[in-house]
Parts: sequence; structure tokens; C-alpha cells
Amino acid sequence: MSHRIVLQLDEKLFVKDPSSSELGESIVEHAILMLDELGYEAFTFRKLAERIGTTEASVYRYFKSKHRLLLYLTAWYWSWMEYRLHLATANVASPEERLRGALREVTQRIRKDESTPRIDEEALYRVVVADSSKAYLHADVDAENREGMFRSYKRVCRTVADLILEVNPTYPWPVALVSTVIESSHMQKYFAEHLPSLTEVTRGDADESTTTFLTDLVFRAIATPA
Amino acid sequence: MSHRIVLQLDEKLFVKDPSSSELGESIVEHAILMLDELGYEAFTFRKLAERIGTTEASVYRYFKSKHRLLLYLTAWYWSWMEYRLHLATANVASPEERLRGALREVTQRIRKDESTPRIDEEALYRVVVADSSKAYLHADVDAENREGMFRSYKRVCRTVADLILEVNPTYPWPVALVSTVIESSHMQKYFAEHLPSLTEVTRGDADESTTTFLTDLVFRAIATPA
DNA sequence: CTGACGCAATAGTAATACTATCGTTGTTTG
DNA sequence: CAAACAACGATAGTATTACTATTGCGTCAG
Repeated sequence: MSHRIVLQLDEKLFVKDPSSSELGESIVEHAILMLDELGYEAFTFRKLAERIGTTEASVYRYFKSKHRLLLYLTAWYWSWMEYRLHLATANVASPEERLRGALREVTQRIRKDESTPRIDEEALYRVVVADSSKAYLHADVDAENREGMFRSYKRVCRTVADLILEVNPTYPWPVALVSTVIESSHMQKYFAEHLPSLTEVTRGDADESTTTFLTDLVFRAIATPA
Repeated sequence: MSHRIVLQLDEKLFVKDPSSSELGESIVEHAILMLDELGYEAFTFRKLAERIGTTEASVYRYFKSKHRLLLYLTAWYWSWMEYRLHLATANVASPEERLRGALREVTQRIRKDESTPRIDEEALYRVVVADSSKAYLHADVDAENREGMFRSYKRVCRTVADLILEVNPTYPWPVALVSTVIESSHMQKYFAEHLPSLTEVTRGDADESTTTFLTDLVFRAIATPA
């Protein structure tokens, strides 16, 4: 039995909720595909509107700017991750294994999921890898942060950091370690694809080797000297 | 006795070598300051030309695009880092201490240096922190990589990775660890400033605490179980 | 029946990245 | 000393961008 999941995102992320209409869902669906194909810089509302047979103005009724659309998609990704983290850590007795499972979730790419039929998770993951840092490496970070645009990302980091503290309550930099690991997992895959001399991760098994590298890193970092 | 240092950068980074003329040096000098003030997106050649009393067309005689100018500045930064790494590791007997010194260099911000009078290193460092990833998170990475635009960054990673291998020749991911640490050092400082809940690093002692966090991380990661 | 809503259609603005051309310097070189 | 040239300023112009404003039409619920 499969359910369709609709994530409830902060209202400030959009002008009009894209999950409230066919056009809105179509905008999100094709925005992901086109961002993946073109990259953030070359992607425009005009091209998107052309592709889905609507007008630029109609896209602006849902998202007030290209940057806000990127914020929406990354927030969607991190909310989805929160849900997955929940599943991955529920009913796992050992703190070590809970942490291990959580690290696997945040460092592996997402696979296609039936419960979100309009979202191509694999494409979205590539967009997150290549462009999500542009959501905060931006002149308006402070204002957007005050508006709560990054809450889901922060909650994910906080959640995993708490799992670290369950394993070792004295580790001094749990959140810094998690943000390092999450961003590194994106980077290593991007490097494997485009700048292979910057990593030992290879295109073929990018997912498994990234998870192995970073899981090893975390457990060594937080190990208490026996 | 202080010397003036002129770094020799790959010719493909510019149209006309900015170190070959007063105007060229002025372009680089003020580009750094304005990128720091405005951020990459809001920075334009028109604004730069206005500020230094020249024309847009004259700036284009030195750099064929805004993106190439960013590539030039990051390449300058990493070439400068190569030189500093050399100084920091020369005449240090212990491999551990060489690695420790190298990690300090790559994770700390650069201070003002007399040997480069036209470059504001502190401003350049902030530009590197906020914008250097945009140099490669870009649709043209592959072509630009083939042209050798990222060589100095790669050499820095390779150099520090080799120091890791001197301490532990069996560590399987030396380059991945170094690229992780370098990018994390930028990120943690950016987070400390703009998204403080994503790190334990604080604005006040961002440099020392970042170096402490990442040095600890590296030495634990590469430690061989006694 | 009506009025609110969703959307298409059209038009337009200011700014952006970038190119092209031409003339005036000041400096080198034969 | 004159010719040649490179460096630069001045001006103009293009295509595209992100974004705004307004109008009108069909649908569907009250």
C-alpha cells in the first residue's frame, strides 16, 4: 500500500502554494528537470513557461523569483530528508546504528519514490548537489534566514547532531561535523563527476564510497579513546 | 627586507595579463574590494569601471567575463597558498608537524601581507569563502577544467594529501579528506557569520576554533589504531 | 446570475553581459 | 625625427535577463 505524500512547507517559500493546483505541480515538476538539464544560471522562467505551455507571468504567480524557487526546492528536499531520517532511525535500539543509518540517508542519493509521483528525486538530488549551496551563498542570506527559509536544513543538521551526542555526549562540534559531512557528500560526488583529481570517490560507486568515507570519518572523529 | 611578489598565473585565465599594467592592477585591486562589498551576483564590470574611472570595454580587455575574473582571483589565492604552504612546511622535521602547519595555513584566513601591496588579502579571503565554489559549481566546469583553470587548487589539495600520506601511508581517502577540510573551513566561517545554528564555530574566534575542529578531525581520521 | 478565481496574453522596464568601432594618446623603433 | 604600434577612452549598440502591470476570458460555486 503506497501513500502519496505532500510535504507542508513554510508559506513564505512561495507566493501561491504549488501543491494547490495542477499548474503549480507542473511548475515544480519541470523546474526540477530543467534545473538538472541546464544548471541554475541558464535556467529561466521564460524557458520553463515555454516548456509547460504557460506564461512567465503565471510562473511568477507561484514563485516571486528564481532564487525563491531554488529555496523552495531545497526546503522540499530537506523536509523529505527529515521524514526519511525519522523512518531510518525509528525502532533501532543502538545509538551507533541509529547514527550509521542517519549518515547513510544524508550521504546517499535519493532514489525514485512512488509516494511523490510528480517529483523526479534523482534529478532533484543532482540539483541539490550542484546548486543548493547557492541558496545560502547569496547577498540576501541574512534576510532570508530571518524569514525562516533554511529551517528544514537546520532541523536535519540538529537531528543528526543529536544522534552524535547520543553516541558521544562530550564531542564538542557535533553540528559543525554534520554540516561538514552533508556538504562534503555533495561535493565529493560533484568532484567525482567534474574534477576527479580532488577526490578518491569514483563515478562508478560514488554513493557507496562517499558513505564509507564519511561514516568512517564521523565514527573516528567522535570515538572516545579507549 | 621585503620583496614584492608577482605570481605567474596561467595565461588562459586572462585576456591580457593584469600584472602588466597599472590599469590591470587597479582592476584586480578594486574587483576584490567590490566583490567583497557587493557579492558576486551584484558585482558588475560597469560598476567596477565607474569606480576606477575607466570603461567597461577596458575591463573586458583584461578579462573576457565576470566568471573568468572570479577564476583568476581564486587561482591567485591558491597560487599564493602554494607559496605559503612551501614556507610553512620547509625545515620542519616531523611529518606530523608539517601536516599540522599545512592545515593551519589552509584553514586560517590570510592576513595582510606587505609583499602584495595592491591585494587586500583579508577581503580576498572573504571573497574566496563566499564565492569561490561558484568558480566550479558552473555549467562550464568541464570545459574550464580541460583548459587548466583549476590547476592551482588541485596542486594545493595534492600537496596536503601527500603530507597526510607521510603520516599514514595507508589512509585510503587523503585527497577527499583535504578537499573536505578546505571547503569546510570556508563553510564554517560563513555559517558562523550568517547561519550560526549550523556550526559551533563562533564569530569571535572563528579562525582558531575552525582550525582546532578540523585539525582534530584530520588527525583522528588518519590515526592508526594503536 | 454573479462574482471570485485561475490563468493566458500582451506589453513593457531597467539592468545585465558582452561586442564593435574609432580616435587619441604616449612610447618604442627604425 | 617620423612611422608604427599598443594602450586606452569614448560611444554606441545587441540580445537576454529578471521582473511588473494590466486586461480579459472561461469556469464553477453560492
